[in-house]
Amino acid sequence: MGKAVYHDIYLELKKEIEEEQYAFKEMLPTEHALASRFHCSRNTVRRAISELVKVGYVQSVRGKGVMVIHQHTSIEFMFGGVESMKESLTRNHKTFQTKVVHFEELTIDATLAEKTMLPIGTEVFYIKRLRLVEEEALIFDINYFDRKVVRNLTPEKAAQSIYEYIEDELHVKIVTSKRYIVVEKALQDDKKHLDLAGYDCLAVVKNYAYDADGTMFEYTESRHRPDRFVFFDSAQRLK
Amino acid sequence: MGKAVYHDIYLELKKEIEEEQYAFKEMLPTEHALASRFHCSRNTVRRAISELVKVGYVQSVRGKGVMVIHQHTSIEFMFGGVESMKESLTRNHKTFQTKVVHFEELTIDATLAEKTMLPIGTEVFYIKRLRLVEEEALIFDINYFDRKVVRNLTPEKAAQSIYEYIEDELHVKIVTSKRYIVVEKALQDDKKHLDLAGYDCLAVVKNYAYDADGTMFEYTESRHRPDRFVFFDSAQRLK
DNA sequence: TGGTATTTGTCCGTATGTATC
DNA sequence: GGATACATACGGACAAATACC
Repeated sequence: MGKAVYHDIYLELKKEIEEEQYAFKEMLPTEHALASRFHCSRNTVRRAISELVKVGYVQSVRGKGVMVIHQHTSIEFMFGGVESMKESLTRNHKTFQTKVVHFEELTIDATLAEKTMLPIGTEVFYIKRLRLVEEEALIFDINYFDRKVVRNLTPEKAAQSIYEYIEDELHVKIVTSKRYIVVEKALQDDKKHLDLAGYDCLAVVKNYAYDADGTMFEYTESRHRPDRFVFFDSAQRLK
Repeated sequence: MGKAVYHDIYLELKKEIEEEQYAFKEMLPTEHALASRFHCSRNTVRRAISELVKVGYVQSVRGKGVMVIHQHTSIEFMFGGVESMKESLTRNHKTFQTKVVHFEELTIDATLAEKTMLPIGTEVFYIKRLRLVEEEALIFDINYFDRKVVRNLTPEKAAQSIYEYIEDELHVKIVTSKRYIVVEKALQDDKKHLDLAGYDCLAVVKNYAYDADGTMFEYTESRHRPDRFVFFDSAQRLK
């Protein structure tokens, strides 16, 4: 069991939906029934359900109930969603590898400041990494980490999950990250590392990460092979 | 005043942040203070704040407070975000126009069923529309509307907001929509209607809309000029 | 058509936990 | 340790939409 009751209930219901104990278009038990099943209050159940709504597993309608709208047939992995790439890949039993192709310390100048939104003069780790899925290079990652926040980073650590290093070893909490998805023309560097399959452009995810103090300490550009890029998102109409 | 108190408070705080009554990295008043200011419970304030978190305006840290992380300098418009295209454009005082270039009734066959996820045999309106911003064609929209749900649609209505027609006139509630963003090679049709500015591909947003009964009644493909496409998204790390 | 039960949505007040300062 | 501030959880009350008889 984790710390939060509502999160455990969320995970349990999510698992049951994925295992098709509840079919597509089937109603979940009423909130009251779930509350008594999990021995908790209705509010706690409601919170779990609202998490399920956010990830597009169910939708709730007042007076009717909560309906399952998850289709197991659909997508296997969705980069950029709530879960990290590693999580979504292990969930789908894909082998996964990271190759560090560049590792350097540099200082943000005017040009880089505009690109990364990091202040001029910031000392950063400048890292380029290739993300391989099933031996195939799918993503070309370019990171800029503030060295004041992410200290003692090494190429070896960069080959592992940098986020785990940041959170577990440095105890820096990544709170918010803002993402922009755009399409860009392929550069020499992209063509060198990725097989672009006849395309002349890439899907680029620009990620700005903030810590608990509100300081932006990371800018990452994930440059995706266009034919393999999928971003999934579920939205509810707010009334 | 709307119906929900928490939503009004959300809108008010959002407005105050946009007007820079709270600066970047500044703390909001405590939840307790906001509760007494708005004459409501702390729960209601918390709900408003959680809406602000979702749109990337603030981040809250236990023991510290709620910090504003919205930068007014940033993006002007973000298609595909929480707000509709019309909303984001009027917010930025852009002129906006829709041109219906194709309007037809047809029946979903095997090929279309795979593409649209609508069942074979479904009778739909098949519509192609051009979205012009400041006289410039930016998006090429291709819609498939289930005629059992969206009845009596006309080219004239299609030139207006179809969603307003669906919700206000037909009283069909769009509850959930699932979106996928991908990159695709440009087709003849795309080149005919959009100025692709030297690119050979587009950003494509595939939208599947569900009504209150859980029936998918719409599939829309929004084909964006790649050089003008931006999708924004804010995520919080769940602990 | 109408009335009643069901079910989700909103809001409140309180208590307790946990992280920060 | 103590004060402050957000996080979680409970239980209750009423509103609003839906379903059913």
